[in-house]
Amino acid sequence: MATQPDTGPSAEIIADVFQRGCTSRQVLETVTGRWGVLTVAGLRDGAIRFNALRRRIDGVSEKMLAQTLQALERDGIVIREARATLPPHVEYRLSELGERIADRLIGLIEVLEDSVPEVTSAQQNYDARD
Amino acid sequence: MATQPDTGPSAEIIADVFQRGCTSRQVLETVTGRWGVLTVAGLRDGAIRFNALRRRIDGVSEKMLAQTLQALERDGIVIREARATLPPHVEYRLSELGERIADRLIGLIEVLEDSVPEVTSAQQNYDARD
DNA sequence: CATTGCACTAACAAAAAGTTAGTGCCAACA
DNA sequence: TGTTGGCACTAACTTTTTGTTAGTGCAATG
Repeated sequence: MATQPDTGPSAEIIADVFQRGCTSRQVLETVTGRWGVLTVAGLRDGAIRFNALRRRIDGVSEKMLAQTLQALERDGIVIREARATLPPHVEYRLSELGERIADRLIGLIEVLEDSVPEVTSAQQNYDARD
Repeated sequence: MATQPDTGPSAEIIADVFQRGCTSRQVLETVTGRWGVLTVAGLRDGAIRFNALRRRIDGVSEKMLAQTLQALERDGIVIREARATLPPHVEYRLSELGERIADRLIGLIEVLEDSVPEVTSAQQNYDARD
């Protein structure tokens, strides 16, 4: 996925997720981190509040959700909007980049959900062999 | 991502990555685990031997690569072919399911690689604000 | 002889995730 | 009145996962 520089006046920046130091590697690690995919996918239907998102994603803790949203916000994938109220009122939504990423993640999720019978069968074969 | 059962004679199995116990959640965790995405993407161009794949993915250890390939093989995403030789000769390639998954991952990777300037800018803004 | 390549695994250390408790305000309920 | 729940986080500590290092036995090379 490395892009080659143009020989023209505006050279493209080379980005390559396979390279450890590349920013695209870091963003990949944020998006595919422990709760990244489900968090981005959970924002797919529009702005949502913190605890609603948490209830949407079975198994995530407040701590891990907060941490994940922070990292996604820092990378420009998620936008956080807070009101000066008590109790707090915070909404999260996807940026334009976040929407592009979410499209790809939904595609992946659909493939995985459709593949459950194949996977279950494969796991049984693998476990029976070892 | 939950699919509703048909009312017809062949009901669909409900799969939902947002549910902790669902097999699709487990596969998602395998594919998007620490080295899962890069491993599947590294297999995209066809069968490859262990150390060639390791050299392809900057930063992965033999241990983590072996562990990742094992998990992917168990889920039916990767096929491992070993010859009875010394030194060992082992090749890995994607299954049909693995190919479908790789297509989606390549799409994600392309979005992320193209987004490096936006991300860099967003990170600087975020860090300057805090 | 030592080194390299092959594809892993065992033992231990470091890093990340998970669990629990806490913050202060308001509203609802017993 | 006191208690509970809701809100959106964070601190302190525990558990799990990842990373580092050493090891396996054979053949080829310098």
